[in-house]
Amino acid sequence: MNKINIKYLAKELNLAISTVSRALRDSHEISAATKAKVFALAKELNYEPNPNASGLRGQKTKMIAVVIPDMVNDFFSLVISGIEKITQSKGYHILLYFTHGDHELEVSFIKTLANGRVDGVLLSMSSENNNRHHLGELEKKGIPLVMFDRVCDTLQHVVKVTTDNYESAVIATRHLIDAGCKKIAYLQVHKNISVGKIRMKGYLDALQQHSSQASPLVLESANDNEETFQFLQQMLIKEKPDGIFASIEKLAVICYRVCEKIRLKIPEDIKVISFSNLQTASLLNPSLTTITQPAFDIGETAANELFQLINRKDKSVAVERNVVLKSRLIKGRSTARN
Amino acid sequence: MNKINIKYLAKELNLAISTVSRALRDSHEISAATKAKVFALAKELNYEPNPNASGLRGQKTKMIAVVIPDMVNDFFSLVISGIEKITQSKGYHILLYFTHGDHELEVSFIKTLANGRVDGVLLSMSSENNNRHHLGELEKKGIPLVMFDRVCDTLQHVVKVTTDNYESAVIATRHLIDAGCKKIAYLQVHKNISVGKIRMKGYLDALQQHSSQASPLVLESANDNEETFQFLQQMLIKEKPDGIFASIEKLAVICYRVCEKIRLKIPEDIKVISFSNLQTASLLNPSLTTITQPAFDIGETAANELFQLINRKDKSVAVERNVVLKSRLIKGRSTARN
DNA sequence: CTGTTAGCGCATTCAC
DNA sequence: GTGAATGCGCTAACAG
Repeated sequence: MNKINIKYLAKELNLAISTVSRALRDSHEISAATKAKVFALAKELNYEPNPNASGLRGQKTKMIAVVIPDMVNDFFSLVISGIEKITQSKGYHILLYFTHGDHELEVSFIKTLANGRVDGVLLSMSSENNNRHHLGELEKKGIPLVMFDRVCDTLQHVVKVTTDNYESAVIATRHLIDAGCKKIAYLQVHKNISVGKIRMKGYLDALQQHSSQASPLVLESANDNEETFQFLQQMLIKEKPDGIFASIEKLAVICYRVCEKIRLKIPEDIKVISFSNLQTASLLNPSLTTITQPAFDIGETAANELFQLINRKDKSVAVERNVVLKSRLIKGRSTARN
Repeated sequence: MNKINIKYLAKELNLAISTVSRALRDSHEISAATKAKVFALAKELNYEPNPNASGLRGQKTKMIAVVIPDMVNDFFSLVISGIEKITQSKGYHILLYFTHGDHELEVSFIKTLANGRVDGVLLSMSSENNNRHHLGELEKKGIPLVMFDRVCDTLQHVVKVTTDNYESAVIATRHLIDAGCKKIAYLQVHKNISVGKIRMKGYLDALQQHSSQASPLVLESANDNEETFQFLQQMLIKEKPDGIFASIEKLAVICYRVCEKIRLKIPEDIKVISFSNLQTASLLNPSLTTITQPAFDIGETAANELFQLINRKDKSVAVERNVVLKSRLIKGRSTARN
């Protein structure tokens, strides 16, 4: 098993190493004939340049890191698909890291990445309002960073790609109000997620400004699906809302099941709208209206922003930019039974 | 912005480069005092070894590649989560590639990987019964390979991790037969996926051996969900099966919706069992029985197998092993309304 | 216990 | 147009 490197190619062709190197990079100072010979042999032997060597030499790795909390929901799967599309087209490689919501792990990843392992970093934070000192490390080393979805509000001089969580929550709530709902409940995830809070603020503000509803009605999901099911059932029976706004799709699915059990027809008896990335909920019931985040777009956009940073000439000037992508409201059918 | 490398550390501490290097690797031939000094400064300056340099030197990259078709279904998300757990614990990094079912892309990825970019490769094939010449390239370069889920049956001397698709399909079908179903339909994905074929074979064999059902009843899904919905509805009305075996979860969800529309109660009127990775279907209806693939386990197992190959001493002997993981049958509740 | 040296594979500068 | 030499940062063999 002989190692195929430019040295080997050079020896085979009776050329100097540097000549082979230049030929492979299609340098204009190499004759066409020589280039042809080199290319031919390289192809025949399946030569691939050693990435460590060229990385070490050129301070370029052709790799970017993607750091996300995890992959349990389809949102990040879609984001990564978008990232992959761009990365692939640029001839780059993706290094993938999961923080599992652990800030320490995030810090440790970023530190490791800060020494020339990658040309750039795409980050969705493990948790918000944390120490963000570690991100400065990247900047110090001149490694571009783009944050997406779970961004750090207080951090300046960084490119951020997010969605209009507040606005779309307002739109969703207004959608129910405009449809005639007088009592709208908001199904909230129990965790302390800022995205959820922002959405709830949209719900609250829309309610206050556009509805006569006396007070908001918020239900936090329990740890367990079955428990959430029970809570929701109690709430629906006791409070009798005529509109439901679910902050995530899973809650809409549970809600759907409760409605079925207690014989509430959607959308005749109660209207439901939900944030959603996958189409399970709407597949389940085409009458369900969804607010769909452009997850794939977020990935594409974030990756494109990162490559702009990687390729720009003057790295000394910090770039700050906020890209906000719009969610789409996909209306369900007007009757439950198609 | 001064570059922090061992050379810089050495100069600062008035030590030789090699001493610093050894100290950082905690070599036993360095005095405790020196080690302490080196560690202190390294930590202070946030020193991280340059991976290209150590990779080039030691022919180790601390990276593995994961090559999968895509991420659109949750199966591969779960697999990756399992891989990540192991990879993380070994201090390794994951390079992620999507083939999008394109065999040419798979070949191109593997070729690129074959030149020292990674220490090992985890592969789920883009499509089956294809040219597998490119995999020989990895072997030639001594880069270990572990295949999972979509493996190449005809390829010898390779470690493969799969699930018991045939057996679990038999079990699923028998489950319906034992529950008293006399006419069981199989919902098949329209694509030419071998996993789907294997499952159908399990259905057919179980039917033939254990049921008095005159002939099998197979429905292929259409391109479009709504179309599939219509087809399925027609089939249920016309054929009146009392059991449904769905090869993927999405089909079970659609089936569920059809049943609801034409007022068939699950499981009283019709029993449904489905392959599933996520819990959407069973969340939807706790009476649904599912065959759950151990997706996370597949990831863990495949990664563990790969690291065994990476770390073993004698790389000259080819290893062949087939690890088959068992799917779990999760019984739904006996009544639809809880 | 510590220092000197060579070389991993490649790209680039300088010679010719 | 081509060849020879240098160094990217690190590790390991060899000295002392």
